[in-house]
Amino acid sequence: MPKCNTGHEVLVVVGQVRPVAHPTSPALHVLHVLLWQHTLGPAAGRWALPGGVVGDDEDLATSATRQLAEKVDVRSLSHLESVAEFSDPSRIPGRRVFASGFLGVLPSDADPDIPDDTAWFRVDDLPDTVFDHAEIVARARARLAAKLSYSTLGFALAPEEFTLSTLAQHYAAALGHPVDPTNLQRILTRRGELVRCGRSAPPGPSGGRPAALYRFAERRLRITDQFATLRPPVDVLTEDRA
Amino acid sequence: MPKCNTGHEVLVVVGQVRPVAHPTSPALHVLHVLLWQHTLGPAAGRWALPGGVVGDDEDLATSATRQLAEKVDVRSLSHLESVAEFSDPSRIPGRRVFASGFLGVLPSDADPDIPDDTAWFRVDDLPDTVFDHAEIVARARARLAAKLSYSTLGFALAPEEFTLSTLAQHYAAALGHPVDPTNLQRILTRRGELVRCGRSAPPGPSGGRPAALYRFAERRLRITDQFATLRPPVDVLTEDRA
DNA sequence: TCAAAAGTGTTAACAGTACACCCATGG
DNA sequence: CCATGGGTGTACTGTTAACACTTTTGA
Repeated sequence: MPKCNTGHEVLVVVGQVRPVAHPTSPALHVLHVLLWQHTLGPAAGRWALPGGVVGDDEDLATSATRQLAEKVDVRSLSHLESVAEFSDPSRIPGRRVFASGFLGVLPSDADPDIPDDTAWFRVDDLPDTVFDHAEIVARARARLAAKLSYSTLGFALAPEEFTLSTLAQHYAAALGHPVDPTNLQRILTRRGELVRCGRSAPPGPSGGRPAALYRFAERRLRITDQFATLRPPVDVLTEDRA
Repeated sequence: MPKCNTGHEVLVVVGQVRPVAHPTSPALHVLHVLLWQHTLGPAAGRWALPGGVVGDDEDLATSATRQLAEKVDVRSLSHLESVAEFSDPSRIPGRRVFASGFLGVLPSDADPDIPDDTAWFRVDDLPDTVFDHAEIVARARARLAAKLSYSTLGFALAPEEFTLSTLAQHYAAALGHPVDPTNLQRILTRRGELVRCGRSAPPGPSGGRPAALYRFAERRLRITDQFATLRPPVDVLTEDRA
């Protein structure tokens, strides 16, 4: 293989809503990001996104999936999408490397066995990161928040079955602002995303009405609100559906 | 320079709303795309997007701008943005080449001197194109249409000064469905995008009230409708603004 | 005075936030 | 029977598509 003066890597922002132990924290659920720590070289001690060089015979998404499985043992992504390309010629020292930033999402009930040199960090409280990785996290986070609003992406955050309050907490953790469970229910029901399981979750230690369990009708990404305005006339829409 | 087994190119979908001569066509304005024709090799006769290999010391957007200027003499883009990365290892024959697909927009009054081997094509009636270029056009077109709905991107299509009916025709050409000038005016005015020039356009040959001329308050991309739903509560929004 | 084109105003539907109120359960 | 939390219903606001109506021009 000839030596190359440029390379191409993928870097994945793996996001997961995780409970926070500390009881003084206002939010019980917080969006976390998976990072690993450099132990050698000039960046020793600093943290980086999982990823690596793209293989010759794989596309970017395939490479991202493979490297997450190999390097941090993450195999249960509910969503993976490309966010942006980072192409500044001097983004890292040494030879020129393009980076494809991806957003990966884990449902909150997934619990991968991550290696010793990796850890989960609250997205609002990242450690010292390497190169442009903090910017990549910011871009991925913005994408996640935006897409929750106009697509069915919520399924990727949630476990198989959930109560509406926990789902609202998941949305709140990802969006960064409170979400009213009442209104969330109306929106998701109107879109046909929610299905009642029939069963209920046991109430908390201090009593309270048991919460009904729901699941997503379909664990697949769909754009539900494509147009903020200037929507096509209804007759055009119905034509398209035919 | 060592020989590489992979490369990285940019490909730009240059979009422009252009008048259509044929009088039987229902729309007077149609979205067009700039393509150039291969004359040599196995792809001779087929059409391709402008672009080329990214230089060692330029980022992707810089490279796109440079190559449009050098190769098709397009220097008056009103907008340029990255759309997607095309990374299928076999997307083109021969060595592996990543392609960054860009959307470029020309205002309808720009009239670049394009070379002999390039031509404008209606976006709904493309000729035989090379490799995955048709898919890149489709992705860029979808991006343009979506972004018109929730941002100020309309300025990129329009000339410096315009009447509301021509502006509505520009939007209609890019969106692919009719746009009511009345409602367009309300929306853009509420967003503070429109400014009256004071002057009027001369009426057509068959008379009619002369149309007022408008311009955009600001020729800069801004997201105006970020949330389709699940917007943050008002107190959070005002906090952010402070 | 008429046709054509632009601009104004109105209406009805709808979506979304906020919030009050009722219900089910454990202690 | 009371506290705790879940669920339901409603009021209010803002936005938009659709369309009728008025205004201004040339012939």
